[in-house]
Amino acid sequence: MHAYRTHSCAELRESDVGARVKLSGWVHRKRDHGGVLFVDLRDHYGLTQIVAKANSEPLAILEHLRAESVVTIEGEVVSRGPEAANPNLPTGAIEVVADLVTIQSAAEELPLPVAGEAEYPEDIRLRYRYLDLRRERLHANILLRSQVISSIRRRMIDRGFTEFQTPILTASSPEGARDYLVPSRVHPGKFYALPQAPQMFKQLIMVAGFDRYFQIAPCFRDEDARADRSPGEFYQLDFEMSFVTQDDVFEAIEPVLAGVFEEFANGKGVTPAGEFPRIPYKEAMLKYGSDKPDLRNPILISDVSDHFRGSGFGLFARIVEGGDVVRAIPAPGTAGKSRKFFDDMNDWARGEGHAGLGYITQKDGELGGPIAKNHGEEATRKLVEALGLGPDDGIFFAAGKEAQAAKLAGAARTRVGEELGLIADDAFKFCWIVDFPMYEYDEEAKKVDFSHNPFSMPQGGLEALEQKDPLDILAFQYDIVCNGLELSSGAIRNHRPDIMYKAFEIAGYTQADVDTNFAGMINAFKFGAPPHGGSAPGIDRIVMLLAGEPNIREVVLFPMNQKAEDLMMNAPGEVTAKQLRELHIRLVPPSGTAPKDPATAVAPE
RNA sequence: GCGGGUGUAGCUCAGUUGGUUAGAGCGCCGGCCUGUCACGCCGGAGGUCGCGGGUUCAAGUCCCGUCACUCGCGCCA
Repeated sequence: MHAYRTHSCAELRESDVGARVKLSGWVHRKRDHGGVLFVDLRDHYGLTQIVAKANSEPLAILEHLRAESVVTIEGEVVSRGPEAANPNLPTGAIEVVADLVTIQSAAEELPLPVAGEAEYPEDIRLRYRYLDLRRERLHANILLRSQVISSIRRRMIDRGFTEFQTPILTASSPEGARDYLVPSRVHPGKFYALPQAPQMFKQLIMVAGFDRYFQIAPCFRDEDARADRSPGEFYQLDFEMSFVTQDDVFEAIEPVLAGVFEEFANGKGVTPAGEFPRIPYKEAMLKYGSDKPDLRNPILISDVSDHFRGSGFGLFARIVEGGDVVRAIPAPGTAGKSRKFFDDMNDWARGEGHAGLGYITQKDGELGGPIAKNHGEEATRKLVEALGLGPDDGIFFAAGKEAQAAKLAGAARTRVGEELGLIADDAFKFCWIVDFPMYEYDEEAKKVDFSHNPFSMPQGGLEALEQKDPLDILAFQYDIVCNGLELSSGAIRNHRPDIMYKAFEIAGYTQADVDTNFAGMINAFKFGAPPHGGSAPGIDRIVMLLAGEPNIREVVLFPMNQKAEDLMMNAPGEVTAKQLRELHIRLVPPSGTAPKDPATAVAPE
């Protein structure tokens, strides 16, 4: 007989009755009746009930064993009979009568219980991640993650993509997020950077003639965390294709995403491949107030600036006449809502740092609210009609500078949708956001800068760069969005050195700047580069959506906390003076702090 | 860097207007129990009320500061 087990804890059935078996696993729960004792034995696969009979040696051992201890049980499979069977367990028809118990590892008292579904503090969960991972929900999430990745790989390979690995130690890039740096021992004062994405490598793979590449790629960015953004590191389905237009990229990836979602959506609706709506950036900002709209939310924002020209509501009239905008957010079916509902929304907007959120109420067509009063009955009715609203629909207003008003309107749209329960959670709704602007005006630096990826091909090519107002130039740059979550951004790349130099020139960089900072890529483009493009959907976010988890930590095996610390492994940690010396590094502790470990005190170099 | 929320037993939480010895459930320890499956019953241990300062006759409760966790803003080509 095998040293540890003949079966898993999910395997035994009525048909195994009479068999002599060996099971190993964790003591999930224990029910001690004195004369008889039950143990739910758990492993990766499931639960099996173990019985220890009166006056037996197994009973004497198990009696004093704590939950989560690891044991090996040998015994006979017996039927529980109709009375004692547990229909909630796949193995519920049988139990194993233990006649031999070996303690493999006794558990101390637990900092967090494994059985049950209670919630626990985040830091304890992270410090004892291996215990948290034993729990059903997290265990299932991580398994789902593996299955999703496996499905993605299969689908990409089936569509003719080839998986390659790109370097982890690479060069720092002046663009983009903050880099994680790794000091070089061999080259004093020089550093590697961990890749923020394999961006340049995947483009070079296209130049190398490989045509269709993908990778489940680790990416590293030293930026602060969010609920949907891990600090430090995350994974992307990075892919790139040669000789393609934007449409070809969409056609290639939509079936992969739709397919994976359909496979794991548990019957929820998924936007079918080939039918992902394409929404221009400008339209998205107007109608949804966001470049990552949640299409499950039926509310659409409208620009109603013209309605307030010369209006009796002076505040909005002045805003519009000053060249700014007023946006309307319908609040359908709010006739029954109290004054407090509307005022709370206004308070919320002010709390978010906005001037406020005006509103008009309707009940059976009867108008209410200060804006309606001042704007005038007739003009307000016209507005309501223009928006196509019913007699019980209210309206919120976001007014001010266009970008700010759009942002507030978008946040209000989401909040109204949530408050009114308008967001159906039984669907995954995809869309593309397309036609991003190539450049934007950087108010702080007082100059034109890239608004997204500087390597994107401008729409209209060199001609557009030479002739158009930079702020009017669009790029072949696109995002894929699902349920309000940005899954990825991508682009048709700029593979022409002449267009590249010109594009950078507009953003204030010289040809020498480009040659220095992007040497590898710009040189490669001088020796025959195919037109190419791609994208990189975030794996963690895909799993998050499919697992229905609101926080990305719930789908990562060993996540860091919000401050980018690994509480289990104690990273980041201090290192020895010897290590620092080898790396030619001398620490300058922030003023007011003393190093905890004398080894990290200023290194004598 | 900034703003919001939370912090009371190992864990989940209650704790009134500031007022006697800070409670409950789970877990833990001891005892009882031969059919449970969130087993049950009896008993017990366990507290720097995050930390520091202040107001007060009196602070878990009020004020100030600070720390931890978290959500958001900034940031994220």
